[in-house]
Amino acid sequence: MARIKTEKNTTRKDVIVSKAAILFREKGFKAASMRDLAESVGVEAASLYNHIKSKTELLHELCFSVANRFLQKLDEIESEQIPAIQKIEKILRFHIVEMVNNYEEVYVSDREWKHLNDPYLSNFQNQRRIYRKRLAAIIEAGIKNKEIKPIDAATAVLILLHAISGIESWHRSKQKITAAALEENMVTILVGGLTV
Amino acid sequence: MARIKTEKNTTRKDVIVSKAAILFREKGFKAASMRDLAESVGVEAASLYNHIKSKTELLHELCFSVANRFLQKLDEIESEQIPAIQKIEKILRFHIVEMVNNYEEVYVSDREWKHLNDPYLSNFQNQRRIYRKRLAAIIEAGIKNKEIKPIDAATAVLILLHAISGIESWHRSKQKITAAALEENMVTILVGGLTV
DNA sequence: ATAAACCGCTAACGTATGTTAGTGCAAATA
DNA sequence: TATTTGCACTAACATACGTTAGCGGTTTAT
Repeated sequence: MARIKTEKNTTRKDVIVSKAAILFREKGFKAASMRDLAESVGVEAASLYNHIKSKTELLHELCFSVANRFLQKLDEIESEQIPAIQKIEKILRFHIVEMVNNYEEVYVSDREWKHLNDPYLSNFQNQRRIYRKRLAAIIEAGIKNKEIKPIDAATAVLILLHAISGIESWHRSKQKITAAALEENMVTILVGGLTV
Repeated sequence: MARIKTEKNTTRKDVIVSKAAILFREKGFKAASMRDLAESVGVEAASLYNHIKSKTELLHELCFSVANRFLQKLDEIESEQIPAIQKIEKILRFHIVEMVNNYEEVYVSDREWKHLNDPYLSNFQNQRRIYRKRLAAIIEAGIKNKEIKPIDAATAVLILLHAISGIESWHRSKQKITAAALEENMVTILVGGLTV
């Protein structure tokens, strides 16, 4: 009857959530079973329910913790007094670093949120829509200032965000360039593509 | 006992496959049940098996038909005698048009291939890897010719392909710009980002 | 030391799933 | 017209799933 091992400042629930992130990323939310998760935690499936309410709760936890991190960072960057294109670059770099360092969670939040249930689902979709609108607003400001090419801002946002999610492929690839090189390459192409 | 309605030159299986594409896109492969599919086709679940071998067969069908279209187009473009950057632009435009016009299939092929079984799975992964290598080779040729910025080719490929998959968001968005405008915006940003 | 909270276990539940068997009508073929 | 094939149906199956109930040991707090 071995307990779930925790490290300092992490609850048993935290352990479960982060194992869930790995599993949900590998197999997808629906295809990952609670029995799979239990095995990867080293416990019987039923035991998980001493720590969590449901499978979907794990998904909430993941999706909203990621979303909150991004929203907070956006607040911070928005309020800085720098050119729009520099704001975009900062946001881009933040996304890249998050995707590199917290791969599993960010990936799951990005790809598996469809399986949330209402009211979490609508909530999450709302946050996402607003986040994109705020990015688009920064880009539009940059266009007005002639820092950024006169393009459709929403399209630019879509390209930025999805390009970042491509870091998934980088994670999987055998001969990886370094994370720093990846970041510079992405900034070169994307910021370069936007700049007048 | 109403039969599945077919149009000229389409089998009943074709009807099922394309309804499956819609469903797999909406819910994901695992979450979409054969009973869901049956309902959307207008028939009982068991009846589907008069036309298909299994649920996974539907996924094969979708993934490989899309993959084949892309490979064929790449063959065609590779053999043209034009600058590398123009090849990349042509490929990019083809991807965009495919994503706009055959949204459901392309999306499913892109996001749900993980649920293929071997040997189809390894096969598909191989094709994908090779496809990317060929794109990277074009980009590297362009870098040698000083048409394209000296960046990591694999990273550029990853950005291109994932940016395109962002068209998903365009499909869902309420106030869409036209498909043509979308295409021009994407080419502006991405080709612009690559070009010296 | 004693009580309380924690937590992992076994067993089992109800439900949803992919799929098969077998029946009989309707369409295509001869 | 007679026969074969195509195809949708009902019924059912085995399995996998998320989750609950309840037991008993272990850790923590008093």
